[in-house]
Amino acid sequence: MGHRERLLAGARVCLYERGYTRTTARDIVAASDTNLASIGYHFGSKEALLTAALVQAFEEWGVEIDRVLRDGTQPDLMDRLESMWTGLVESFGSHRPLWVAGIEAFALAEHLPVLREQLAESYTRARPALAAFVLQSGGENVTEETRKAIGSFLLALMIGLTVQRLLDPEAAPSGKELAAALRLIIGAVHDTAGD
Amino acid sequence: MGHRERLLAGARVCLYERGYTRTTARDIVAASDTNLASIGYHFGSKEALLTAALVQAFEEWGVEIDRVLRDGTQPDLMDRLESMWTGLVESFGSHRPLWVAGIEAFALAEHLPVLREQLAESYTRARPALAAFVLQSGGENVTEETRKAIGSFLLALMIGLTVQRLLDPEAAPSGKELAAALRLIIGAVHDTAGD
DNA sequence: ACCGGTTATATACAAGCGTATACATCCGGT
DNA sequence: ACCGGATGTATACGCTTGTATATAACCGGT
Repeated sequence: MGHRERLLAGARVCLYERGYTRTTARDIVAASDTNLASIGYHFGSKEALLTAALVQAFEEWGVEIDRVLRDGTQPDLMDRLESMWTGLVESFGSHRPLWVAGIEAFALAEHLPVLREQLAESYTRARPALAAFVLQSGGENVTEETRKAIGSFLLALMIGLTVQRLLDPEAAPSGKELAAALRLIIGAVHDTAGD
Repeated sequence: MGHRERLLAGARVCLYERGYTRTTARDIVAASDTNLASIGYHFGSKEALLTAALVQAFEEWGVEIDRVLRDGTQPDLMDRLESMWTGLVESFGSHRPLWVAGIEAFALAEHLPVLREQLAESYTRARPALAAFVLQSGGENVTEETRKAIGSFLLALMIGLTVQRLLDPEAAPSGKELAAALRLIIGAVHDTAGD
């Protein structure tokens, strides 16, 4: 394995353990068993290396989501949603650093255009996938727009669930609670709607 | 105005303009028209000052949310939700740096326990408030638990909406789209439920 | 008027940072 | 065997960082 790959791997480790902004060039060198100069040689700068590593991490993040989504095969939509959210929560437990890095990426995107585009593009791809998860059966006749809207809705829930979980695991909702909340809101909508 | 207040104000400006991690002690001094040594004198360290400023900013953030929530007075829940989300989106436009700082706080919380507790506590207070927003009429007989679940659900949507808006304003959903998505999901739940 | 604390300021310092430079090593093609 | 580009490495440079120090200014109480 060349130093280029070692650096990327080391940077990923640092990303998970220390976070983007706290990682120094020397940290990466230590984690990858290489040397300072190789960063400049292979990536031009520390920043470029770290960004490349973050993009890699983010792809892994997408894989993790796909995995969670694939588990939901129940015919009942509510069951499917609940199992999806439960799966996410489980993933937070087993892949915490990955999700933390994902959240840090949100903040970094404000100052790193490359990363921002990566995230935006990633979410643009995620929305239809999430919509398909809902419309699994017989949702062929919905417009592209509504498909996007549903995807955005689920994406928002997912992001919000992630943030709450990582900030305060005690208080954050479980998948079951989220499903219960949705059920209750559905009921409340019907009660106040003029029918 | 003493230097203590000037420093806090300057730090807030830097927080909005440069973000937490990018702000240096000298940036704050420049923004507050003070001097390097006063940071140490009044706050002990740059970190302490910046955290204090972030907590201040976060309180402002809470005020902004309250403002948005107070606008929703429609009797129909769906209308209320839509106007709440629309209000949020409008706030992103007029108070962008504030929301960006809020997101950066998510990432920072991982390494700053003080901030993390502040955020956690803040959300613990936000959840019942959000639930009350939904249960506005006749929700007196729901348990504390479901109240929390509903609050978590709405909080998640809010956070997710924020992140999407700030990452990719083009693709992010509007309040109307979010409401439409919820309506569609409600319909889909009914279709697949065994009734 | 003067004293004593609080507060302000200029400056110095050591440590850590990212990166460039100059040199060594590897390794496939001939 | 040897050349040449690609890759690896040690080191040093200049800069920025946060903070400590030492001195000055302020200001209410007496």
